[in-house]
Amino acid sequence: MIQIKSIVEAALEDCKKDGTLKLELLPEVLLETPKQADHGDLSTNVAMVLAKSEGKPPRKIAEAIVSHIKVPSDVLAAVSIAGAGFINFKINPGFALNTLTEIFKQGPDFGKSKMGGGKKVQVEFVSANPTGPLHVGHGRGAVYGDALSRLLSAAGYKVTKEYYLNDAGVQMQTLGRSVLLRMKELQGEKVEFPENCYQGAYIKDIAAEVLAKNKNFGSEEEAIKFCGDYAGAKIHDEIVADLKDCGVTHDVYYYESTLHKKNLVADAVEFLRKRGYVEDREGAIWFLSTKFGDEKDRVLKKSDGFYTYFAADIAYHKEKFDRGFDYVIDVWGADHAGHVPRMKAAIEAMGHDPKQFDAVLIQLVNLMRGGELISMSTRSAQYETLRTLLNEVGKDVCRYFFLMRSHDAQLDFDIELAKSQTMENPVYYIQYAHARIASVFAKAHANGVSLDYNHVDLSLLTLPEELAITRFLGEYPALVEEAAKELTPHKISFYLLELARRFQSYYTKGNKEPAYRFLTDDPKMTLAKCYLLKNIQIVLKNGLDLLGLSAPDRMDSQEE
RNA sequence: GGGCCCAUAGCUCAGAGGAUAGAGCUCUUGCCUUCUAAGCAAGAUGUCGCAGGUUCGAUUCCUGCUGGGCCCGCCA
Repeated sequence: MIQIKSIVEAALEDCKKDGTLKLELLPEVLLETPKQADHGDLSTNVAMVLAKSEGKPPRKIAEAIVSHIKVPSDVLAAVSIAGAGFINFKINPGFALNTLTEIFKQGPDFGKSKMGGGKKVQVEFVSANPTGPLHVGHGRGAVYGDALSRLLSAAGYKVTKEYYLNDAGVQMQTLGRSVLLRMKELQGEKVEFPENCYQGAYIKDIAAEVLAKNKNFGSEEEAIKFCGDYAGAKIHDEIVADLKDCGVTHDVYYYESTLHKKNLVADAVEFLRKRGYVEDREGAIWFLSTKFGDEKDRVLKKSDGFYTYFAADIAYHKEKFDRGFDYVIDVWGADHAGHVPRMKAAIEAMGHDPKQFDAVLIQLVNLMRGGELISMSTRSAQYETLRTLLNEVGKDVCRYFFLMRSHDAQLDFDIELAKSQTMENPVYYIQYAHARIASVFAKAHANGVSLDYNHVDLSLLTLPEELAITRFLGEYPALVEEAAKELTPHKISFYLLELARRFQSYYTKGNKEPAYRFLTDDPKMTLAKCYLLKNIQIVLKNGLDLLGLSAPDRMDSQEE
């Protein structure tokens, strides 16, 4: 791929030198794999891009370029001009097959790149308040953030996964009060349970636990504080456990209370004031976010003397950059969309390049069962917890479903489909491909075939599917870079599905056509076929790893 | 009312400034003495929401409209 690109670039240089083309500035040569296989292995549209600046028809330009390319060569088998001015390349099979050597050599590192140049990236995700269990929406954000982190690491960034823990302020008090009230209820007291208190059944369980401790509180305030702290810690532990069962972990838990203790919130406000973006008005302190395109200014410190959540968040983001991150990504639920402009404004006001910050919005999840929407009302809270979902469908399925859609499209998560073992549930299909390959190796081993990949004759791989799959494998590293750049891990899901599909089709042909069987009477042929399989397996495994999915060597039937 | 996201096959969704717009499900028909049938092959379906604009070329980019979702507090 890179070789082809430089061949075209060299041809362009030559055109310029001998005056065939003006080429005031050299265009970027973009290569793509044509959808139509008979168009060639690779194609470029440079000639069409140049049509305007050169003032010549695209086909004429294409002819000029092609006349400066040497064919056939080690790399190229043929070059042709087609359509409006596409230049199509046929790659020498022998050259294309070198991809396999490359994949095999790199193994688990195949697909990794240095694109990120070791830049420090922080991905902040989940950051759910410790006031109740995670729901499926959190789950989607969690799995997305985790997969994105893996993706960025693979692309050469140094990634820190962080969870911002909102352990200060009103809500912890509300949590404490909720628990205390339930305790009183359990002691037979008749209490009015306010609507703004946490309604979930888990509050009652915690209340019972606290009661069992037989604590004596000096004051109601002290009781609320204790209950809030106790419940917060307990709920947070459960959140961490839920995440872990989802394969999601964080490197850093950052506590909001730390910001207050270190006076960082006040510092951040003063920092902004010094830069001229803060004003005192109506007894409150305001951030002039409208200077950066926000629709209105935002309060940092309320007239009651307390800082807003936003002020703390600014302090937190200041802290992120102070800690030396080059690039900060926040993964938020779509309901926080309105917060993006003000956060961007704050980042800019603090003197950072807005390009160093991205807020990714995760659209909501509709939980379904057999085509029926499960109501998201608070009453049915237990149906929408991540925990129940995990218990019902398992980690891999759960992760894959969250990662098989673009994050900015709403997701229908049908539990019945997720439990099925058909193509409606592609995670099994992909894992099956990996397992099938393992199974072939096991069979080879049982037959006493030794697979020494040091001396493989690649020229034995001549079937069209073998060349096509090899080419497809070769696209994987560019895909990883693209997905990392675009923050779109779902592209990996689609790639894996396509790879699995190509493999399954190739595999099944062996049922009918001996030429397609892997384990043959000819040891050299067997070795070459298995080498290809090994490489397919490596890429499947690497991709599954990126998504945090297991790559099993066998599929254990889940039939009852 | 304003902002953000979405609109592509009957359903769930990919795709992308370029060649004949894809996949799965569904429906029909075949394929297990062979390396796992959680599989494969073949066949069907499209006004890429509507209207303009930019472009050699738009389903893709821009504007407006329509429909659906989310948001719009000195809450967190």
